[in-house]
Amino acid sequence: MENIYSNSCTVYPNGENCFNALTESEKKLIEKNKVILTYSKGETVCKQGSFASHIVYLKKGLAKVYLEGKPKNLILKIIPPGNLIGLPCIHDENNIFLYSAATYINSEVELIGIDLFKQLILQNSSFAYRVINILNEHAVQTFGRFHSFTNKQLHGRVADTLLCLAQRIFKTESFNLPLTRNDFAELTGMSTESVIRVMKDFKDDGFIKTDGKEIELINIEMLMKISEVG
Amino acid sequence: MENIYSNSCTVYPNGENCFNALTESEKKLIEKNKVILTYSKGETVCKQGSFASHIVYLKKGLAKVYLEGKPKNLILKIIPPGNLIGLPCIHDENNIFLYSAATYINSEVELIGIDLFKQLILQNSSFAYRVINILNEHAVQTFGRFHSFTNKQLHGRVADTLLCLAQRIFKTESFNLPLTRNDFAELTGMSTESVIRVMKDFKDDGFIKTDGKEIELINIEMLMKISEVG
DNA sequence: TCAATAAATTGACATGAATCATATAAAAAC
DNA sequence: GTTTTTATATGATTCATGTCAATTTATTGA
Repeated sequence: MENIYSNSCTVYPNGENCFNALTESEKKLIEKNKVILTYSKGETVCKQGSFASHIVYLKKGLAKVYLEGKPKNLILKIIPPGNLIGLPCIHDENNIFLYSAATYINSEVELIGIDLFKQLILQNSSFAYRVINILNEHAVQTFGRFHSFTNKQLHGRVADTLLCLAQRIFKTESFNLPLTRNDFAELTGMSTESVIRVMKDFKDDGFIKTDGKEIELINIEMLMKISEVG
Repeated sequence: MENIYSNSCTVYPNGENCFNALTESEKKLIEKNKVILTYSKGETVCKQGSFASHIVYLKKGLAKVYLEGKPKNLILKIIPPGNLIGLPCIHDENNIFLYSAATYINSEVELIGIDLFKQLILQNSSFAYRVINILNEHAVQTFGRFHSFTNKQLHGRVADTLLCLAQRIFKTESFNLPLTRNDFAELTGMSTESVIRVMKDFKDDGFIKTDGKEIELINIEMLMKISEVG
């Protein structure tokens, strides 16, 4: 009986992929027209407000999707491989990137022209249906994150994020986090100092072990409880 | 040059409606199968976590869509007439309402069976495309609200909400708000006392006039500036 | 019409979390 | 290998906003 709104830092990895709904010829069309790019760590993949000529498929790597903000950015989600970036900018006329995206590590992406993408939606309703499914999964994730940010306090948010990283991104309780404490603070929506303090608390209480960027979750039960309570 | 992320309490009223993309016979199919209901003020229209057998079209009235939370709920948006409630619960298998909705005033809704709605998506890709458009408009709104809640402080959020009410809901600078200060506090995500204090500040500064539930925006420019700055 | 309840208001206080200042440790550059 | 820069860590302070308590005003119901 897990809360649909826990683990709010990324979408649930259901393995489903909208491209499976395409016909062979449609798949080939994408293959022919896609552009493959590589990005180094830290590069901007798409820029909020700019013209969105394409949808981005993250093939390898790890990225953050965020709203640009004056004092600080707001990370909407992190993107593990196998996910699309930029779906929400599909809109009748002005296709503008609604958010920015940047890589945490060296990454490989495929660009799919937005006009082609739209065309496929209009000619293949099964594909459209799958796109709707994906958009709704992202909506759940966004709602969960929104809830987490507004109702939970520091310890809850850090616990939530650690669990999400372990369960949804790295799929193991012990992982090497390619983020600075500063990045991690941005991800949890708090100050760097607070992240460090909370991590120290968790360490002192024996809930986690850390060694630089190596993080190991020891007491998952407890972290889940902290994440729930807030 | 307006920020796409201002006025975050409801979606932009673009007049477009996904049902326009339906054929006559499909429209008739909906007409035949829809259920019309009336709700009094304060009633729950849909309940987070319950089985979603239908999509809700708000014909008349005003409603809030919110996540249920332990200490307090989180309002995701308010819904003026002409909008759909429950779109994000369209999902392959488990169609569960992802949020609750309740009316602010007496309202009239039409229920459209979710299986019919799914069927229409699968058989009419133009309809599906329009649904995608709507979902993305809601995504923009959610992002904006998320941003507003996490980056702006009290005065900014109240200004934002007042502007949104005037511009997007009531479409006039002087309106009667059918919400208690408590409701308004919930809508802005702050305590009742804080709402009252901020409103008093705005009143003292001559930015608004209030008389009970009557609210008039006097200095829109200034409110916009406050909303932007946070 | 008056009591009873609910809503609005105001001030005093508590607290979570950011900010600032400073120190240490690690990584990068030369 | 030493300097310079960047990241991590910790304590003191400040600030925004919620909570609590008390009062006034409005609304509802008998």
